[in-house]
Amino acid sequence: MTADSDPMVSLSEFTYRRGSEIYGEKEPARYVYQVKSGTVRSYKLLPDGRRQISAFHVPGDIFGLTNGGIHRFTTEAVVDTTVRLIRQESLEAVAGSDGTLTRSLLYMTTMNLRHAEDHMLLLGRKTSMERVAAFLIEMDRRLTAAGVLALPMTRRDIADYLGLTLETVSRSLSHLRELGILGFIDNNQRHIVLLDRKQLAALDRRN
Amino acid sequence: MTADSDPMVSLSEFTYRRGSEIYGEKEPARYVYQVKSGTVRSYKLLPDGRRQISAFHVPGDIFGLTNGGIHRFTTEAVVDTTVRLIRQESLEAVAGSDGTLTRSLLYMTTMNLRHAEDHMLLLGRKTSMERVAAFLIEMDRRLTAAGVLALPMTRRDIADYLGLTLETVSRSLSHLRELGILGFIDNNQRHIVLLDRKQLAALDRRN
DNA sequence: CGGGGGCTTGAGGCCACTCAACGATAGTGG
DNA sequence: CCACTATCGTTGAGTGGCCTCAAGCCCCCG
Repeated sequence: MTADSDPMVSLSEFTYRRGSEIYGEKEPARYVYQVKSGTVRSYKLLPDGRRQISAFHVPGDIFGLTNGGIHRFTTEAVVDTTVRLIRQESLEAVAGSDGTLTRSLLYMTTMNLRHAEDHMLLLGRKTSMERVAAFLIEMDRRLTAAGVLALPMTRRDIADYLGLTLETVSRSLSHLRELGILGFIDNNQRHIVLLDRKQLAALDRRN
Repeated sequence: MTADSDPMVSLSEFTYRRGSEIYGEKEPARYVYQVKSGTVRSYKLLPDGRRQISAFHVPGDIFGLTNGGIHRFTTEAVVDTTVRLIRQESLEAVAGSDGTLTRSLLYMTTMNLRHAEDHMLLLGRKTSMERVAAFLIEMDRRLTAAGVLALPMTRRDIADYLGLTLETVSRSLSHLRELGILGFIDNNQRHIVLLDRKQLAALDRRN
């Protein structure tokens, strides 16, 4: 499911600095994006500032698809991030003549929906330990290199993804370290070694 | 399991009794359904029985779309419910030759995704009062007739939809009644009058 | 009429939150 | 190169919102 397989669509690149906004909620959706390097967070805000991050997008991921013109999330670069982008219109033009593209849009939307469905279960019914364990397993699957899980996001980002506070996330990670299930690398608290994936999976009660 | 009728025609009807299962999670998806009358709940379970209801389907709603063959939820009739059903295969056959159908599948999937995204914000970040207010507003929009909100589901169903306990839902409703924002009809605690939709909307902090 | 499911309400407990202090690190400007 | 500051993370103490456990009522239904 790569966006660059079609020579008819024009691709360009753009780099966003850490913390900068890529697009805002309710903005018209001009582009569809694919992360080339870096990480993106996608979130909604309540009027008083409470934030729910719905997803992190890592290299290879496509985001910004709306099928209807208006973005439903704000997205920001978690770290310096380079994206490929394509005009939404040119996608629609191709979709009009080619059912294959529409079907791959359907496939991608379905994948997003599956993730959201699983995340609803996590947010509605899991304990803090189960949430953090599920998060580590997800990130391990999606971005581990060389046996080390190098998290690009802060504890606050993790908390807002998991529906917790940053303190609770920190305490859960400390507890997992005390249990010997994970370890930190050097003094960088975002570099994590998963010492016992079996036990970690057992702490999450599903998948 | 009463679903083992074998309709020879691609479009037929079936009635499920209150509480009976329509299909189970991880079952192959044979049919797509549309609610003709009644209400359906769609949920996931954790191994220890914790339940997260992702959606209620009311008359007119289509459910059971998977775009991949395996159901991701269990669905049950909340009350006696009649559904129309169509073989998934016949959909796929038509989708192969007609891009219009694929696009309407994409549209429906996108609607489901939007609902899930909004629900993640509710589950991750809203208070119990905000959740219950949001629930009443949603149900008012989707199934109110004659000024009375006739809820088909139990307090436990509502709780499992909102990520709360049934006691918390009950207390929240009682509190809303004390505030004069809603009232019960007769002695039926599932028939609710929304006396002040403005105040109700204000208690939910979004939409 | 008895049984069971559904709803409400109260009392108490606990898990996650709030508030706070502190250390470590990275970025900035003199 | 060194303060200086801001950001990030951890940890502790105490609180509180929601959960747990329990009792009781009502209604439906067999």
